[in-house]
Amino acid sequence: MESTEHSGRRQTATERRRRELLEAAERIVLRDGPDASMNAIAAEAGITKPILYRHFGDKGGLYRALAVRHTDALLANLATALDAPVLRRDQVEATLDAYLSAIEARPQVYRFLMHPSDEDNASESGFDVGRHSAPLLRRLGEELAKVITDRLDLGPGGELTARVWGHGIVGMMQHAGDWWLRERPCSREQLVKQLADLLWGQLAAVDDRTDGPGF
Amino acid sequence: MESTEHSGRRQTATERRRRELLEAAERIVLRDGPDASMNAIAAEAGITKPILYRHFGDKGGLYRALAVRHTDALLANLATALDAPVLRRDQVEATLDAYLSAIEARPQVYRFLMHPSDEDNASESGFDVGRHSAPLLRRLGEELAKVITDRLDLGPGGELTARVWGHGIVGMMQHAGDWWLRERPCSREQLVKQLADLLWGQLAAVDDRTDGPGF
DNA sequence: AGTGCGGTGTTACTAGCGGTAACCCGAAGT
DNA sequence: ACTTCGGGTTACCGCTAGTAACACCGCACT
Repeated sequence: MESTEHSGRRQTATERRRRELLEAAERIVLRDGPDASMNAIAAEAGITKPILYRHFGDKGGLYRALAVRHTDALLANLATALDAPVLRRDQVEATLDAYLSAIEARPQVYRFLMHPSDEDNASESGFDVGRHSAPLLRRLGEELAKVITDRLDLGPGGELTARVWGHGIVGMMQHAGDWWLRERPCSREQLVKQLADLLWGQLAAVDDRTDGPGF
Repeated sequence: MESTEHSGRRQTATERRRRELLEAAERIVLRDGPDASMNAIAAEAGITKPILYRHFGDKGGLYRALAVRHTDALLANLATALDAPVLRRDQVEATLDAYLSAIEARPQVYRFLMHPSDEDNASESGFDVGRHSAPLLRRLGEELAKVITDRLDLGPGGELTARVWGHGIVGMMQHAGDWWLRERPCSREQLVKQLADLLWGQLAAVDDRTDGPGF
């Protein structure tokens, strides 16, 4: 039927439009940071609000669409880092570095995803929050849990352990990265090394000051 | 002078009022979750918006006031957990447990502090974000870093290491706790044990599946 | 031909938010 | 008496997310 073929063409057309809109949204997010408004995005795309809402439902929908985009890209990066050799120091460091490189490369997008309504204006901090971070980070955590389950032999109850560790490690990475991005207290390599050390049990290894020697 | 004494009395009076307002705010936050509005808080306190603004400047000020309250309380709890014996398993577990108990006891307040504008409504998620979490978690991270610096002998560059670890551990705790609070996949004790294991280097210890034996 | 229909787009609006200016009133100070 | 001052109010601004209602255009069908 021509109607189906036509609808197929229409489909691709609207999808292309959708992607154009997303690119416009991304541009304005890059510019305005996390407080990008629907009006501004629509203006950037050369249209007006209601079509945005037709395409994405509500602001959450638009956010989610943007988020899955970046989350997918980030997950792909991390996957290549994770799929390299075995789960040894080098691999952990590579994974950490992949994440940190990503957030370092596009801090604005990162802030939008994590802290949707932040502003870096000095003393004035408005303050509403973004909850988008949760889905992204949860996906990361689950993904990491899968890798851990696949790679390590954790014995009985290992799935739970893997999930706890996955989410824990992701949280560690995210929060340390957030802090580092704000204060820039050291180079990325140093940060990666310190975090890997932490994961590698140095906290247990260095031991107490009065109890025993450092190393 | 009576004027100074009077001003002193006034001072305490306004501070008492302030605390009353904060308690009202807390009540409504407990009820309405993270999307508590200034109107609602003012109504709960039996007054109207502008006085709230006279006391706290802007919504951020009110939030900060609430946040320092809970942060102080939480930090006090954690401090007692941290100041017990030495930095050994038991202490780490006690600290983790203290944090998790706190967020378990008052999830609403916790959500307000961390994800200011969340809603657990199923498919519909409105979504603005809150950035308040940052100060709270940053304080926690720095505090933990201090403790680590005090307790452990990290050699040269130890301060940086301690800060990285402090923020990393806080992030791990926070995010794993967030996930756990949502999914409740296990008991608190189990979670604490798994996280302590992770910090204790089990990730390095269990080793790869093809490479070597578990332990 | 013409007639409907799905798509894109607009203007104009609502409801509610954070935040503020202007005013009001009762109690202290001189 | 008269002023000043702090707690309190009404009424507003500007903004946001989100929504009708309407206009237009191209295509298909009869």
